[in-house]
Amino acid sequence: MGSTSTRRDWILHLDLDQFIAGVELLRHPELRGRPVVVGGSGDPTQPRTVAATATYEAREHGIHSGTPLRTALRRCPDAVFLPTDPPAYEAASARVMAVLRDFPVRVEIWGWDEAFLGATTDDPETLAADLQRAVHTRTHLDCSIGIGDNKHQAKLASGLAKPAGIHRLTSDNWATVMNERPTHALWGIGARTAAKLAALGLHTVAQLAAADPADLAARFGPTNGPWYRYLALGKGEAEIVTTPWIPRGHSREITFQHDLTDRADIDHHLTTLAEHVTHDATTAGREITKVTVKVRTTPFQTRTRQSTLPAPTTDPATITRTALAILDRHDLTRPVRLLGVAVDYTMPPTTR
DNA sequence: TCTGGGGTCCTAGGACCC
DNA sequence: TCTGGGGTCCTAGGACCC
Repeated sequence: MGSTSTRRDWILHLDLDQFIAGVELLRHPELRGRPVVVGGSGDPTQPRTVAATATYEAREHGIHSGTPLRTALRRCPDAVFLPTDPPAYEAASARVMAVLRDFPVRVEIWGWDEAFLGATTDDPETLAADLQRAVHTRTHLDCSIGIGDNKHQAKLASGLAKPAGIHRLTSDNWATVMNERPTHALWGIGARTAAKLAALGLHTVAQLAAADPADLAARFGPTNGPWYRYLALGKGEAEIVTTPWIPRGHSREITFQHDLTDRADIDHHLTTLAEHVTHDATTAGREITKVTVKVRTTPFQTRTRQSTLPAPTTDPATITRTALAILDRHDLTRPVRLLGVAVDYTMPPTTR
């Protein structure tokens, strides 16, 4: 078997199907088959709260991740609403990743429900099927697996494989599968960029692949422009990095159910956020180099102001004082809907 | 559809220095 | 004296992703 196949390197992308909903249905098996919406504290009457995810049954009612819970309730009064439980998702994710590490593959974790795998084999489909079976047996969660020559191809392939399937997208079938799809189908081209490309007459992947890199650079910048064409050609990063990701920064933000107008109130909430972020940084053993304060006012206008610190610090009083000083540079004449504090971390030398 | 929270990277313009 | 360039840092915002 496999006498005509070549043993070579592959990139696999594993994507857990409906991860959050899947974890919740394991805890609440009686809800299987019902429309379930997960988000916020699980109270669908709360304003300014959106769905983190929705089961397929809920999606049939037009409920998706990002749908306001109050809208979801209106569209499907029979839906079950559950609060989000990040520690539970963290734990389930760790169990899945442990399964992957038992295979002879290099594992690069991409968030709770995704991982890229580097494998050397003559039969990636069999490997993928073995992975799916092991994940299901040990965690009762389903996943889709994409097979490619690089991360971009593998990522798109796992999307094509859903639900619970396996799909191979390599340079051999790239043009056949992708050429007539819209540029938005590429990983890294969103609605805004797709619209700008369309304005240049570039609607499909094939059209983008044939575009002049210099024209793209002039329109989108020296890095992004040529990169878009690169994506359209099916190229991408193929290196699996197994060392843990080192975060560049950290942030906390809060949308208030009722707008803040009292300055003392605003100061108080900003102080709490700053203390929270500093505590997170200290827990992670990181130093802070820059502070950004984000303010969203009515009508949904978002502004940021930032300050680079004279020296890296972990001192809560310094961060709080800096955040309050930055807040002074914001226009606070309109009611405040959201406050956020973000910090940049010192990066250790020679990191990627 | 009255619009969350947490990330990453890129760009453009200005300041400042040589 | 009308006027160089390059390099780096900083800031604000845009875009994308899950």
